[in-house]
Amino acid sequence: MADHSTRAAYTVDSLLAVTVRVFNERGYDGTSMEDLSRAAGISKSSIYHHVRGKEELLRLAVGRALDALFAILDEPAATAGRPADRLEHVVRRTAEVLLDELPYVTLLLRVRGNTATEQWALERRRDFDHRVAALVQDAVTAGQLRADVEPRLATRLLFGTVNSLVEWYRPGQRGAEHLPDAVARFAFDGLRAR
Amino acid sequence: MADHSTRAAYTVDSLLAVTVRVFNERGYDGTSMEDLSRAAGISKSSIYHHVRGKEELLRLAVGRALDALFAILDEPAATAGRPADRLEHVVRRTAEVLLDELPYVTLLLRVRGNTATEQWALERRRDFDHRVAALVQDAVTAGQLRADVEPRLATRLLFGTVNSLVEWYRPGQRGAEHLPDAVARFAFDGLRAR
DNA sequence: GTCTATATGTTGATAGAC
DNA sequence: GTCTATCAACATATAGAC
Repeated sequence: MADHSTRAAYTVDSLLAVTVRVFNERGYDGTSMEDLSRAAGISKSSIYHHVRGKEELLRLAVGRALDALFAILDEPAATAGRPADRLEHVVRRTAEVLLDELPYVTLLLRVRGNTATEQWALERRRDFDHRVAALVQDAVTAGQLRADVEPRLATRLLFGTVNSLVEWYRPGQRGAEHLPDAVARFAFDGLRAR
Repeated sequence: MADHSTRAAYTVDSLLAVTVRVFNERGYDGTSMEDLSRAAGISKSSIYHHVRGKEELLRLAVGRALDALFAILDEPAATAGRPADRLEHVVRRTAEVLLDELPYVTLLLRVRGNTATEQWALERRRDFDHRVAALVQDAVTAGQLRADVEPRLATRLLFGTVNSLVEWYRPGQRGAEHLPDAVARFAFDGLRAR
């Protein structure tokens, strides 16, 4: 073996996993390179061997989340069928991806726009939202969603509901496999008893 | 007149209004006292004349949001009547308060927990959530909400939906007066056409 | 109530050895 | 691939004049 210690050397990916955890705990701006070095167990300058700086770590993390979300829109069930069914598929899958890639999506949803990287992330998020809004519009036009629903508002409330999972879900929590279904039922059928 | 310039002197409240706007634009950690001084048009040390420091500005801002939210729970319509009606009232009023006190509530919802002040804010938020969760439980027990709804999950999705308004609503936006109603319909009746 | 000047600590990033 | 040592810039906060 060629390694000089007991712990395997970091790769960009394994360093990213540690980084994203700390970013989510303390916030991106509230996290110093010193915080990251302590959490990773290596020195600050060692981090700079893997990445150009703090902002690159953010870019890699939110890029991973965005790629996973956009992939949903290309799935067969999102591109063919009744508009309402396609929309419901996207909502369920968005919730699933959010849970699968929880720390990365959490970080994405907290990005504010201070730096160029953050603005790029916000732009891609808006693009994703617009593509879902078009799906909502189609479903309303087809008479499959309530007629009094304003498509843009409905899209925003949908994402508000789905995205709020990052506020409280913690990995391994009981009943995770039923969450995407519960979210879809909430959004499409509501809480009220009939 | 006793003032020495054209602009009225700052009070804690008027300084807070400027501060909260900047905190929401750049994030609390991303905002420096220099940023605040530039936005307020006075020097850094003048800010310290009004408050002890940056963290006190945060405490005053989120305290205002929390007081407004807790006041809802004491309103007559929240303390008497059918559980489902009381819950629906709280949801509508939470949306209203959120829109009325938008910058303060926005800041509250973004608090992470790095400092003692932030932990205090998170604790009061949890307390508010628990009191609403009890209302949801009552409504489920009374058979007024779907039986397959887990009360804690329902509460979280409710707040996720309402709180998401801060992500996109901007003051003066068209149709604001219908928003609390639209949110309540979404949450209780869902999007699907019947 | 506001200012200029400054103290004191922390930050992101680099140099260069091993 | 990791380290120690260091830097310039920027942070929060204070002192003291007007």
